Amino acid sequence: MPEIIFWPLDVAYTIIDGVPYVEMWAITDKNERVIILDGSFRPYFYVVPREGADLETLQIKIRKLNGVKATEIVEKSFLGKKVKVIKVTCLNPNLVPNLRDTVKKFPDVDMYLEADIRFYMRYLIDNDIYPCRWYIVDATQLKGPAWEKYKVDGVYIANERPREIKKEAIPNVKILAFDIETYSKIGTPDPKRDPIIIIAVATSDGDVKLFTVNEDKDDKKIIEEFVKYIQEYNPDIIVGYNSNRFDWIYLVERAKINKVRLIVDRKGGTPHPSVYGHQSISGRANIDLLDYAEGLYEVKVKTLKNVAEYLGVMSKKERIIIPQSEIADYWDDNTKRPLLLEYAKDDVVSTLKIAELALPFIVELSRLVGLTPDQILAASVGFRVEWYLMRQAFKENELVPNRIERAHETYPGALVFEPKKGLHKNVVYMDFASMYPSIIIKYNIGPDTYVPPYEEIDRNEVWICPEFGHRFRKEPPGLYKKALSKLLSARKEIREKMKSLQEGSVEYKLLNNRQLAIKVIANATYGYAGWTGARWYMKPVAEATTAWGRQTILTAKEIAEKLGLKVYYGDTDSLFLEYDPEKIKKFEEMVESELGLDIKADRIFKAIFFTEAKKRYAGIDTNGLLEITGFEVVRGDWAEIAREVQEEILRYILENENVDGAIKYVRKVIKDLQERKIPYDKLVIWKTLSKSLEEYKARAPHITAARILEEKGYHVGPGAQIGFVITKGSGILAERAKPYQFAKYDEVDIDYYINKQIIPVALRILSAFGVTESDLKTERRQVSLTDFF
DNA sequence: GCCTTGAAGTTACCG
DNA sequence: ACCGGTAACTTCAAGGCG
Repeated sequence: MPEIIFWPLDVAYTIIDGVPYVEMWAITDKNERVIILDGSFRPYFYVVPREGADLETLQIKIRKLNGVKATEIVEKSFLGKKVKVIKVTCLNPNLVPNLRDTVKKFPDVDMYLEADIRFYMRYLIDNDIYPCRWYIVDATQLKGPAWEKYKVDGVYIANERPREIKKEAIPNVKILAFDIETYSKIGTPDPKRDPIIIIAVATSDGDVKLFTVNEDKDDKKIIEEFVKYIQEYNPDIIVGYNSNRFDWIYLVERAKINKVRLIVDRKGGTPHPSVYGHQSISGRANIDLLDYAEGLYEVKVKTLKNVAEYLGVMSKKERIIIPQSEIADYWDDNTKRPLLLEYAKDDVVSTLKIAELALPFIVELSRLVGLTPDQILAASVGFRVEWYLMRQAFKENELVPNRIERAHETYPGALVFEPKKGLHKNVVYMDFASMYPSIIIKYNIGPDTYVPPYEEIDRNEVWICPEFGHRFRKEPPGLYKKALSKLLSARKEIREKMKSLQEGSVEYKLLNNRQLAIKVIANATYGYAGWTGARWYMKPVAEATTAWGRQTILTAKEIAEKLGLKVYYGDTDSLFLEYDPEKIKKFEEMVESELGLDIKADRIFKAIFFTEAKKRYAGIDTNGLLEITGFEVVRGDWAEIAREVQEEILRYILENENVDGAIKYVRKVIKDLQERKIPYDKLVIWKTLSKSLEEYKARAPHITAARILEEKGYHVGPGAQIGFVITKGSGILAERAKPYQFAKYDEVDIDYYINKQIIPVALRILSAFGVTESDLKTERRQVSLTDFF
């Protein structure tokens, strides 16, 4: 019988003759696309009996229910306690919700568990199968017309459960990027009104194609062409930018209007909404790269152009930029239409390039967490951590708690020390390696190791946290400890191995993405533990973690002081110390011996600047690299010109201590502003809406701008980034804000930009050197500051 | 009626 | 739909002063 070596890409299930079959869409080592069906698995859930209930009787009673295939009394552990529960196996997945509700009403039943885990995920977890890893299975090919409708090279039925094999390389995936342009004269395009005029596609095999409508703007034809193209190219991965919230929704709607069947999957179906708010396309991975961009916090305004520019796949200079509102005009104008086509092509090509760049990371995250590549980016960080934990729990025979709704609870967090303001020389930045994960591991913190106050226990058997006195069993290791130990040691091992590899080699990059994926999950675990929506949430767990964190950084600070090291600043797990190599070495040793945690020198600053404000500093390191943290420079909600000015000032100060130069520079910018020599784009202020417009109580500039957009027919909801400028006039700012698309440079209130953008960011830095507002605004200097230092 | 002050509302950052 | 700590802005109402 043939053995198939495969790499699962998408997983679902299907019912054949009343039997549920898990459907693994995969790529084989022979570069074939296959479906592996496994009908040997059934859904199940657990029933926790009430205290004193007779398990045998209860089991028999449950077994008699319609739809129950089998019951079994099993020993599991639940939040650290051994429990006997009844495993209820059902005939098929859609019977589970009713059965669990029925059983819940039995007087002897306390609760059910794990009844909300999707059938195909259940299969993956129980068989330790991860998407994007390699497996081998003995399977038989299914022949006949029924299987030929699938867009694959073969459909197989597994004769056994797949086994993982050691194989690393990502198979040769076929990627298709697409992007649509619509003909909309006003506001947000409306699929009921506005046809699609261009569908652009680009593939990883190098094909770029534009499907365009004729003069009648009848998009039926191009949608059909697009569908045909997808079917013929048969991609494994389809990518778009904002495609889950826009392109797919639009296409589905236009297809419906035009009575076109949008068959783009491998099964004869259309895109359909799925668990994490994304669109699912059976047999393929549909990935929205906007979800990837959400993780690129350096990119403030998440347009495709900005992301492409940031990732270096296509610079803004080499591409045509057309405002969304002008697309229809470009289409109508015969001389401009070629530019629009060029624009559409640039968009789809950059989308493809971003996908190629992001894919190795997406694959690593998917194979670590166990969600499919289309789900992994769409799922929020909390759910990614949770799926990782659920996999670990299964391996440890731990039951997964139900998701319950809890009101938000607060608890104290990290310590931030008062910075020593001014410019300092020779400062070392030190931080604890993975502080919260290390603390959780060290003190075995977790909901399953927690000992409640009423429980008596020998104090030698528990770790007791500072401030609150929460107690955690030293043994056995809890779920968090086990999961985090595994993550940290795996990451350490990978980073060790990377040292022996050529930077830039295929293997190096693969391992780098792997360690990054691990880092993301490990770093989010503490946050997960304090999230009231988490299955494994428990307030004392979060409280204890930060309490030990505070103790840790405070102790480290005291050790530094005892050694006579100046402490300039510190936040959560870091300290900025005077750089005295010998004392620093001693400091590292003492911290290690007193706390059992690693603190190490990360970077040495030739000069570093603090104001009185916490969480804000700027320094220049021994490599001449500028580091700017917290200041307006790194904030997306200041005009670009203000950010640029502040960065330049910091350069003057940190590189040459040139206060006079900085002052002259600011005056020059103010003059340029007054002469309107500064590009309009640099005056735009961006803010993100956090809720729908009706929910706002306050008046504020960005809200006004958003309301104007809404009036003009744009849909602006939570998450929308609003770009606005402040115009001249007499009222409050909120009355003078206008969306940047609808304001003229002439109307812009230059005084606002000088007084409320440039001056404040400049003084934030320069006032530490005695510079005043009038120094920046007038040509006269009251006192020379050259000798300030 | 004008000016100051502080609270409330809001956003985006740090680690 | 991951945490708390923090800076900073705009608006607005209350309080002080005359």
